Amino acid sequence: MGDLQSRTRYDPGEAEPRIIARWLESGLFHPEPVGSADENMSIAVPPPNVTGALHMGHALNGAIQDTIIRLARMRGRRAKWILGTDHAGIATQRQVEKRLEAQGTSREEVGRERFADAVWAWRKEFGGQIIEQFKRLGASLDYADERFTMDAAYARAVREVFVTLHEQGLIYRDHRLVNWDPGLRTAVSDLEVQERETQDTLFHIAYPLAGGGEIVVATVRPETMLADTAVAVNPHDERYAHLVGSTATLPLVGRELPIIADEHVKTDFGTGALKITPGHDPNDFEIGRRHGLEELTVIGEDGCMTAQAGERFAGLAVAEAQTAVVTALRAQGALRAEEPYLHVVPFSQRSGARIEPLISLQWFMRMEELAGPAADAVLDGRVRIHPESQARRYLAWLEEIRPWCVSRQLWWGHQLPVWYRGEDEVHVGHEPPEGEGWERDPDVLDTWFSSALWPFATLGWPDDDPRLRAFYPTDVLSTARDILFLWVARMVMMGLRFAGDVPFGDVYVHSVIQAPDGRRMSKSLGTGIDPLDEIERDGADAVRFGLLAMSSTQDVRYSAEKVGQGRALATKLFNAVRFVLLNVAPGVAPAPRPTVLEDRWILSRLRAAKAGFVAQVDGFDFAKAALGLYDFVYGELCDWYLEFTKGREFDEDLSATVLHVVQETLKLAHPIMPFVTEELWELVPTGDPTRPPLLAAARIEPEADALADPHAEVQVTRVIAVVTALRRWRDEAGVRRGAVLHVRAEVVGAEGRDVPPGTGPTWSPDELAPLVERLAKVRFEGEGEGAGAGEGEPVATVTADGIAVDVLPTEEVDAGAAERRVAAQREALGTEIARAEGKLANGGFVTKAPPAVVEAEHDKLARLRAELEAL
RNA sequence: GGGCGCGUAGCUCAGUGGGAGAGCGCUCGCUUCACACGCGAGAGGUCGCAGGUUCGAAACCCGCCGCGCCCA
Repeated sequence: MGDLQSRTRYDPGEAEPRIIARWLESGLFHPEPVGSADENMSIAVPPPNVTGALHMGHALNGAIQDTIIRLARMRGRRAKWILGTDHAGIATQRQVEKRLEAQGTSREEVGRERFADAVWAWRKEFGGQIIEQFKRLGASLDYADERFTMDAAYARAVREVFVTLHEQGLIYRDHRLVNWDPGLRTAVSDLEVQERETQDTLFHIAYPLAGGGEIVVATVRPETMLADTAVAVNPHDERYAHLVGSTATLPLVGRELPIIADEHVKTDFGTGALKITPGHDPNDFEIGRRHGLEELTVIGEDGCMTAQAGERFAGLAVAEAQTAVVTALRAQGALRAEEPYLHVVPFSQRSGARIEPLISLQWFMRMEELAGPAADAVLDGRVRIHPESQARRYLAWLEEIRPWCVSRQLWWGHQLPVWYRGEDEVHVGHEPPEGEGWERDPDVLDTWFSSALWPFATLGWPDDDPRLRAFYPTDVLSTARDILFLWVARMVMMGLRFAGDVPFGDVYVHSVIQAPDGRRMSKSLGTGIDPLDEIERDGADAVRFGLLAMSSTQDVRYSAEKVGQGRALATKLFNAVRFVLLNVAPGVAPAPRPTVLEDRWILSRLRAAKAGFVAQVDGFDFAKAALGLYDFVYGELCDWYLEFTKGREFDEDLSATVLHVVQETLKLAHPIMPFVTEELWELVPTGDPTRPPLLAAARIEPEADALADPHAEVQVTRVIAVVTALRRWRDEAGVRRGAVLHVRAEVVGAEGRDVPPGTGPTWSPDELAPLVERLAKVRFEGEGEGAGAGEGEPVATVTADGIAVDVLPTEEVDAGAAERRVAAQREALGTEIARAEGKLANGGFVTKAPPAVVEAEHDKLARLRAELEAL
């Protein structure tokens, strides 16, 4: 890093690539698969889409996981952070389709096989992008063992699970309602559906009753009435109770519809009567299955009306059919009302098309028997979800679980291991069946099917792989909130069923980073902030620190200031080390060798900072861990301790102590800010020939309990209060910066009260006075110590924390300003005294508050009164 | 409609029963022998509103207002 003398700034852009290279060469991130999962530590990264680029969510989650895994490694555990990418069925297929289109061809034209080749070629060319971006973040993933959900070994695991679940009757083929994307002509998962508010029209339609009269239903989709098979009312709705069991006639079609009672129907929506279309509405589908209704389909996979819609409407697009149906109803006089209606409508995230719920022959997974054990794992604490409130969402989802449509009409993905011959013969297996005339199912599995196997399929399952023994179950899963069910719950199910244990012990659901204005961060809104731009500008350490520091609650706004705080901290660490190295005696090894109060103080504070940091990371409180680190480095180490050392001779004891504090601070900061700390590490001299050359491989141990020193903490806190008060007084009294004031100090606050030894106000000239002298530019005069510049009556008194400091006459003081300052202090003390007196005069307080609190209030009042007296 | 979360300094956020805090911004002063991406000092808040519990409420409870997310 060049000559320390000449540089005052750490340059992340220059240092980071070098440091990444050293880490990767070291092999430190690629642990041997030995030992058991109990003793080892592992995290499976949520696999980013192979098409993806690093966004803020990745960056935050990367910082979180890396902090956890680096700390574990430094605590001596064999730690593996499992790396890989997801084949991302639809997203990847779309990318490659666009590329083909740009080349003037299409998926259909090149055919399935050549299309697959094109995808693999695309992946080879662009698929590594996000992995390289993780490196820039400093993420200590196991880059030597990268997995891809479409690799042959992974595909075998997928087939194994599919075949086994089919044998066990949990995977089956059925006609059910799915989210159909008419644009892409495939079923899509719930995750790929986005609900948007849409302005529609609510039509009220009269259905004639068999016994005369009519029943009016309300719908935004009149065109689906052609597939109605019932009218439903709420069983408690007295208006319609007498009609349940009779029939109504479907206008335009003439079909007789049973009138049924179902709890789902809301009495206050529309007229309280609901047309039931099991073939084209998810709720109606459920009602239909409950009541055994017929399921008719009038809309086809192309988004146009089918022959079953009747000659008048067949072939029309849905929107045209709606107009035609409304016109026909109006002509019949069956239309009772039309009103504007704002509601949420599902759209395909992939194509933008409005989702058409369709009944389709698909492969499904029965979820009920899988959901029970997955819920139990959370209920009995084998899987702990943080923050806890998220566990309720997880459990709620499992309770309402529905069959999972696992087939997709795509070309990119795990093709179903299913073959058909004729109408009736079905073969499910690893290999194609013997004999002639079999055809393989063209569909592929939902990408989440393979993602659900991630924590064990990446480790070599179903083979008896040493990696599986060494690293499964993993320790922590850190992930975004929106895939808690779609992914996390399914991993728990599959882990329990196939790998014999839960896939992870802790699930951490991290914050969502919003745009600075509070909107969602998204490319399409133009609100996205590219973490790589931020890394480019401020360095990876700064971005990591900033993201962690801002991630306190479930939704937080992106704060460039927090990143700036991280950058400042990196620079601060650099300069603190620079200061220490320019001062310490040569050839001294780091070791705690305190000789004076402030040494004992910083060692005590270091010990607390380390313990706090580790506890906060273990408790998934990364914001506190990051800000606590900042507070220690700035507020204790640099602002006070290093300043205290400036008047001292750097003998061997002091040098050893300072080096120890710096060395341990670098370790402490490393999990969050790995680059700058690694850069500085090799500069700190070591007396230990076995010390690892890389900080990333160093051991972090708790500081010895013997270093805890409450006495030193109380005394230095007092020094800080006195120094701050004197600096303020100097400033307001117009004292020149360089002038040395002559002062006298006395303890004023401890009379007549018993306080624990070492905690009450003391004023030891040997211990405290030198510190105040150095930092407040004053000189303490002993009582009666001969003539000098500071003789005579004090011109002012400054009080703080039970200490009164008399300022002796000097030409530097602006007497008027000094007097105003004292008056202000008197007033402030008066206010506080009045408040304390008020409290103690309150009988309720004295009798009901805990004695310790009352006692403390007495102490405070005594001290304040003494300080006021001294003024 | 149901669930969850949020409302504290100009901005972004800590603080969850006993003296209102941080970072950034702002004002003033400093080329102090680590750091001007710095140092020192300062100003700035009826803790969303209204009630209740309590000796004591920013914190706990109820209601209201505003904002966000999820589910239907």
